[in-house]
Amino acid sequence: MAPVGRPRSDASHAAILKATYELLQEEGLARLTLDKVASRAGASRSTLYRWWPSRGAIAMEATLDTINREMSLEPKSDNALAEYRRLLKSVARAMRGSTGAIMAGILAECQRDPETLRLFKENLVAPRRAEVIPLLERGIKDGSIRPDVKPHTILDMTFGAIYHQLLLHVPTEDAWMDGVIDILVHGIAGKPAA
Amino acid sequence: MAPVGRPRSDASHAAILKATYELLQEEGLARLTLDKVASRAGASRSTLYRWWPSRGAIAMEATLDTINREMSLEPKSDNALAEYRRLLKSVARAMRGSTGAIMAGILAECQRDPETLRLFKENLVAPRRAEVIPLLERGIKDGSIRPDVKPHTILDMTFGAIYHQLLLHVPTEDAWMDGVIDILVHGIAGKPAA
DNA sequence: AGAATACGAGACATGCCGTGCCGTAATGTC
DNA sequence: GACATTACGGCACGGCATGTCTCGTATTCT
Repeated sequence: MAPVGRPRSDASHAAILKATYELLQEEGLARLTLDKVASRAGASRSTLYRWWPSRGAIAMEATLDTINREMSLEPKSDNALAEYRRLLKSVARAMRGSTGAIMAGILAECQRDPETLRLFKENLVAPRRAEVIPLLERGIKDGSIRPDVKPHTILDMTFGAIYHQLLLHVPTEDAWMDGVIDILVHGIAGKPAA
Repeated sequence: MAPVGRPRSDASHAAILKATYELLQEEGLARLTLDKVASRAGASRSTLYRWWPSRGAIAMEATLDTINREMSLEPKSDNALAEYRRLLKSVARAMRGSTGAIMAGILAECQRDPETLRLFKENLVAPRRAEVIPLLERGIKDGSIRPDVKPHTILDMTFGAIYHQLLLHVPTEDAWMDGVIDILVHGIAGKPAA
């Protein structure tokens, strides 16, 4: 079952992702062209087309590691609300840098390419939600979150608020995020919120 | 002070906006080209470039009337929270049709053209907020809304949630919107919410 | 009549896309 | 060691949309 023929070049693969990420930081997804990526990576456009179906797919793969790392959540407490607070502030902070601009670019690309939207949901939205939903469900079980709110709706509102700032090019500052968290926590708390 | 020379053709102007709106409904902003607009309107591309700086500007002008009409709010009650509920459901309903898709397209266009973003904020975001902010401030004054929440943050969360669904191509259904409203109202209510 | 401005039509260069073809390189199989 | 197979970089092509320009013509005011 050994694959036959010349194997895929890891060097080229890595160089392409690196070049893509650099260009995304410098000019954003809107101004990214496969030509620029190829020439900076020392690759050829043929190679890009061989492995990725679209510009969005390359940008996604080049950014996924960074985004997933910056948005990671390591639960430290059993208190669902407190933990959720922590997650949101961490996300807001991550979105303040160039990562936020890249995210906005990806969201825009999703509107012109259904495949990119699919990849986005699959590789970014879904895993992130899968990570947080159990936390919220735990909160519902222990009574710290009202039982009649749907975890997914909470997340729609959370990421919605953040996307809103990203798309309108308003920085997600700490004070603003505090206000959002405040409303959310009051809105979902099962008992008089702390 | 009478303007000299041939006056601008109202017929052509109207035809262009009509053609643009039709094409937006049919294919969305992403697939809109000035060529298609011009040929359907029986105009020439020169005329488009003469009067509008960008594709986003044309799309904006062609859609503004419709969007503003569908999102209009006529206060019927003094109860700020009840009135806010009404507004949100009306917006969610409007965003369910082709208007929602057009909005998503405009948001995407804003990411590649700063001028379109400026127009969007100026002609859509600002007036809509100016319409609602007084309502929320009245609610704060009469105690139905907590005094320590900022009206603008409420709106960030509201439109954020809606944008979120639009961008991810999830319909803004009534049941979902009810859940959002529920959390929001609980989150901002000054006294035990109804 | 003449100046000024708008209009439709079309030409042009530019940039990016998506695809295909070439010669070459790197791996496995016989 | 020859051979098939696959990947690679380079290049060229056609297609499409952009933005700018020029042209002849139309409509208005002075």
